[in-house]
Amino acid sequence: MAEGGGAAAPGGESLLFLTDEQLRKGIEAMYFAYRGFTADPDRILDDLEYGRAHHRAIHFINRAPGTTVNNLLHILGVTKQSLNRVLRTLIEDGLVESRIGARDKRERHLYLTEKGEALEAELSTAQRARMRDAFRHAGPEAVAGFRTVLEAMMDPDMRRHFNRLKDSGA
Amino acid sequence: MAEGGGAAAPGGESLLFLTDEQLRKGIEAMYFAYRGFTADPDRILDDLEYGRAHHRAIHFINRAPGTTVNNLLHILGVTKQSLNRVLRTLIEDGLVESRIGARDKRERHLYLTEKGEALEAELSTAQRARMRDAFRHAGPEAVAGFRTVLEAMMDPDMRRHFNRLKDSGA
DNA sequence: CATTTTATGTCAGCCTTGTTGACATTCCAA
DNA sequence: TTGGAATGTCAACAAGGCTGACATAAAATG
Repeated sequence: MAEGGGAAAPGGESLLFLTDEQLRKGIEAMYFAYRGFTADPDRILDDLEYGRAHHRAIHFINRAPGTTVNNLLHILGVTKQSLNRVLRTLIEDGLVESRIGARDKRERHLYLTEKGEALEAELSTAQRARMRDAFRHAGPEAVAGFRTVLEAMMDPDMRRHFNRLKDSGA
Repeated sequence: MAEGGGAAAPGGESLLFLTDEQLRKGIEAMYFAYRGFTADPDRILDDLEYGRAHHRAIHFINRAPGTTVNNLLHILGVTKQSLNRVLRTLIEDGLVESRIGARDKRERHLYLTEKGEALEAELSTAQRARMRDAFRHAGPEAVAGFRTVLEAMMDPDMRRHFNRLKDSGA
């Protein structure tokens, strides 16, 4: 609609695939793929008494051990009350340890316990298995494109967080 | 962990990018990108009294006008009670019309009204704008890879629905 | 024709996970 | 010492999932 139907505009390799129809398919692909993306961990979490919110907390604590509550708040984009409810149960159940900051004693630094790491590994293994199959199926070039498009789709703040995690990990 | 660290195994172009670290980055990319993906429609929906569930219903009714409740149920993967709550408000508000089936009078066929189409267009325009920017930024080859990986990530049932919509649209 | 199955709607109640608002505590910093 | 930042907690609420039970109409099947 906004683009018109034009394709072979001179000098524009970039117009060919941007019809509304192509974009709609991209939108639907995101929707259906995300469902698959979360399906395996969700099944595991259902058996325990945890939800997706617990998974997210566990994931990012594992990726950035010692992160503060405030930092996690920004990464997850939820309210402290919402996160606190999740963290409380994880701490009570002995999956997460909350250590008072050494320099700034107001801060709480979060770590996974062995039990927490065990659950993280279980969830992560399931989710990585699907990602690995998809990556294998699609091939290296497709994977590079996948990553490029996803990164371009993020809000700038989230891209910042994403790249921080990227650097620390590699 | 499951893969080992090996890279240049002979004959395997497919092992190079499948380290756990690469897979974790793929997982995080999906998470952060999906947040961006839903952010713009969510902002619009907040102002009205609708949520993401309404958006999904509107989207797929628009894509497959005349679809039955049952079909929508399968596509969205929710219970009829959950969908019904959403559909009821959309029908009451005059965004969706429910017509009794001609051949099978038990079925309800769903259509967007003009008002419904207007909201669909507003939501879709916002979401497509982000998708378009991301696609432009990434380039055609990246977009192809994006689509390939996402399709490989879907559950088979969802891939079926995805491809049906694809065919009918093109 | 009688019965069963299917498609849909609806009521009630529960859970997770998000929200806002209010308030307490701790402690760094000016 | 006072202000503000980081954190925690209580309460109330809403969206949107879920299950179970039940009603109705119509199709399908015996």
